[in-house]
Amino acid sequence: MAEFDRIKNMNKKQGVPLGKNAIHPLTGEKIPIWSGNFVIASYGTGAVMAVPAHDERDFEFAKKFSIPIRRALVMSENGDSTAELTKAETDYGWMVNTGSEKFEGLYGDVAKSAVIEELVTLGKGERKLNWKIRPWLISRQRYWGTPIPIIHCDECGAVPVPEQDLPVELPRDVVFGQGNPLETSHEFIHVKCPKCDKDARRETDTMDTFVDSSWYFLRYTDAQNNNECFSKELANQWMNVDFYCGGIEHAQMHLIYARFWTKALRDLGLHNVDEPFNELLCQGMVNKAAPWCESCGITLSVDHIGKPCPQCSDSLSMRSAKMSKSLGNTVSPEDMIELYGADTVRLFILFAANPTAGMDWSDTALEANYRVMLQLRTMPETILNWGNDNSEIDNWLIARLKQRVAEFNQAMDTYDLRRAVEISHYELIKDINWYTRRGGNNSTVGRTILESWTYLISVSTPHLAEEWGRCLGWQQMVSASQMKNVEPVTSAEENLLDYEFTMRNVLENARKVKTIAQKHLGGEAQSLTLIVAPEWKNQLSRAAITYLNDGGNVKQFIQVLKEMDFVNESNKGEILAYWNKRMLSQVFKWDDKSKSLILDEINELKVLSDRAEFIAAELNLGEVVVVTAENYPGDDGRENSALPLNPSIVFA
RNA sequence: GGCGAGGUUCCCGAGCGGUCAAAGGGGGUGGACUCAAGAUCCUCUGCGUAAAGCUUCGCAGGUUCGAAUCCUGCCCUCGCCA
Repeated sequence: MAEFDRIKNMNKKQGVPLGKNAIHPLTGEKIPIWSGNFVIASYGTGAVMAVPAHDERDFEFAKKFSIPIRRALVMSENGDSTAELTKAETDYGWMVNTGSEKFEGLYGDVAKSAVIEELVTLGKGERKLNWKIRPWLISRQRYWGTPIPIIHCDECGAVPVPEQDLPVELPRDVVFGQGNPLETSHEFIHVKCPKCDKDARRETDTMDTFVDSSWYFLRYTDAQNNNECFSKELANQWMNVDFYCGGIEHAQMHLIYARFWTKALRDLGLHNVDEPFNELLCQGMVNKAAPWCESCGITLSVDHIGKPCPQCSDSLSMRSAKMSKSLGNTVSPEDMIELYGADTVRLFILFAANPTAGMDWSDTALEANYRVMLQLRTMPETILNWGNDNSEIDNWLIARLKQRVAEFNQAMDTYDLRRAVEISHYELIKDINWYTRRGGNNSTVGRTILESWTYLISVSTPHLAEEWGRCLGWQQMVSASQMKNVEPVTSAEENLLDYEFTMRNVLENARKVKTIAQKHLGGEAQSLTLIVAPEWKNQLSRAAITYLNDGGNVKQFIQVLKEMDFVNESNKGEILAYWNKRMLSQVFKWDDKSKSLILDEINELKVLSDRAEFIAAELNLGEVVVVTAENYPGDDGRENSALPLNPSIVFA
C-alpha cells in the first residue's frame, strides 16, 4: 500500500508487538517495541518513541492494544502525578514520574533542554534540529521546465551562465522516452566553460514548471519587452490581479509559490506589489463514474466494468471519481466537440454546476444541452417569421426581456455563470413559448428581442450567436460589436409583469384543483368561478404587512388590530378570529413581491377578468367568471377560502 | 496526518430563518401535433384533500411564534498537500 493511502487509513490503527524491548536511555527500563501502521517510515528514522499519555495517536493506539499509559506531564503546577488520563494531554506541562530529581517539575523548553543535556552528557544522544523545508521549485524535472542556467566544468566546477547569454532556452532536437530528453540533445549539452573555455556540460535538470507560473502574470503586464523581464512601472500600474480563477491545487501550491516569488521580486526591487492576487475562485473538479469495490475500498479503472473485483471477487459498483488517465474515466473534449460542437460542450460545462462546486460528467446531460442548442439554432428564423399582430402581450415580452437582461447582468457580476446561462439559454425560451401561447405573433417585437438576446447567448455559445447575427442580417460580427443599452423596466411594465404573474399563479392553482373537483362533480367541469377575496381581508393584510414592515411584533398585532378603522362591532369577532386562524401564518408566507402587490392594492378582479378568456381556453372550459366575495351569489360558503392573490376556485 | 469542500425529494443540482413539498435540469407519466417516428409544445411526477392535513432536506438534540436554512454533538463522503 502506498504511503499516501496508509496515512489515510491512520484512523484504523493496527499494530503487533515484536516481542523485543528497547532500553530507555535514561532510566534503563525495558520498553516493548511495536510495529504500527500509523508511523510513517519516511519521517525521520521511521522509528518513533511513543508517548501515549501526551500524543493523541499514541494514546488511541495504546488504548486499543491495552498498552499501559504512563503520565509524564501534569497540566498544572504540582498537579496530581497519579491522576488517570481520559484523553491525551498534549499541551506543555510539568514533568512527573521521571524517577529523577533532575527533571521532576520542569516545564516546557526548560524540560526539553534538561533531557537533551543529560543525554549528551551520558554520550547517548545529541542535540539536532531537523528542518522541514520545501525545495522551492529548484528540483529535478525532465525537460518540461525552465532550464537551470549552470554549466559544469571539470576545472571550474559549477559555473553560472553569463547574464548576456540568458535565457537558456530548451532545445527542440530532443528524443522523448529514453530517460532525460535533454541528454539526447548534443548541441544543448556540449558547451564551453564560460570561465576557462574548455569543454563542459550543461545542466540537464530543469526547474519545476511552477517557476514560470510563479511570475507570468508580471510578465503579462509587459509581454513585448525584450530588454528586461518586465518594466517596473508597468507592473506597478497593472498589478495586482483582480480576480484569479483556478483549480483547487492552486489554492495550496501555485498560490504559495506565486506569492513567494512576488514578494521575493519585490524585495529585489523589481516592483512594489505585495500580493499577486486580490481574489481567488477555486473551481471544482470534473468527475466521472469509475468502478468501485465496496469491501476493498478501492477505485478501479474502467477496464473492470462488468467484471468482479480482482482482489476479492465481489461485484463492483460505480462511483464518482476524479478523472484520471490511470482510471480511464476521462472524456476527450475533442471527441465531444467533434460530435456536438464546441458551443454545446461549453454550455454543458457552464450549466451543469457552479464553478466552485465541481460536477459529474454526464453524457445524457450533454445530449440534453445539445437539444437546447438545436432548439436555439432555429430560433431567429422562427421568430422573424412571426406575423404582424399587435397585442397587449407584446408589451409583456418587451418588459420580460428588459427584466431578463437585468437578471443576466446581475448574475454575471456575481460570477453566477450557471444562473446567467440559465437565463440566456433556458428562461428566455420559456418566455418566448409563453408569449406565443398567449397569442403573441409580432415579428417586429421578435426582432427587438433577438437584437439583445443574441448578445446574451454569445457569452457562452459564441458560434451560435454569430449564426444568429448572420440570420438578423448584421454586417458586423457579434463578438466585434457592442450590445445596445437596454432600458430598465418602467413601472407600467412592472405592473404588466406582475399581473401576468398573478394570473399564472391562479391558473396553476386552478389546474390543481380541477382534477379533484371533477371527482366531486362526477364529470368534466364546464365553468369556473374565481372569487376574489373581500375588501376587509385586503385591508387586514395591508395593515399586517405594514405593521410588520415597520418592525412591529406579531404577537402584539391583535391589540393594534382592534383599534383599526375597518374593524367595528359587527365584524370584529370574525376579523380577529380570522387573523389568528388563517392570516397570522399567511403574512409570513407571502414573498416580497406578493406583499408589494397587496400593498399597491392590485385590482385582482380586473386582472383576472381581462384574462378570463385565456384561462378558460387553458383549462378547456366554456366559461370563466370572476367575482368578488361580496358579490358571490352562491350559498356554499366557498368564498370564505379566498385570500388576497388567492381567489377561491369553484368549478361547476 | 494537516487543510478544504460537502451530505437536499428517482438522479444531478439550487436554496442558506417565514415566498419551501423545496427553483432548474435529467429521467419518467399523460396529452397536443404527426400516416408514423423524431423534434417541439402543454400537464403531472412525497402521501393526501374542492384548496385541510400529514411525512420529508445525513443522524440526534437545541434556539425561535416559525428551521432544509442558525447553534451543539455525532456519522459519512469527496478533494488538496507531504
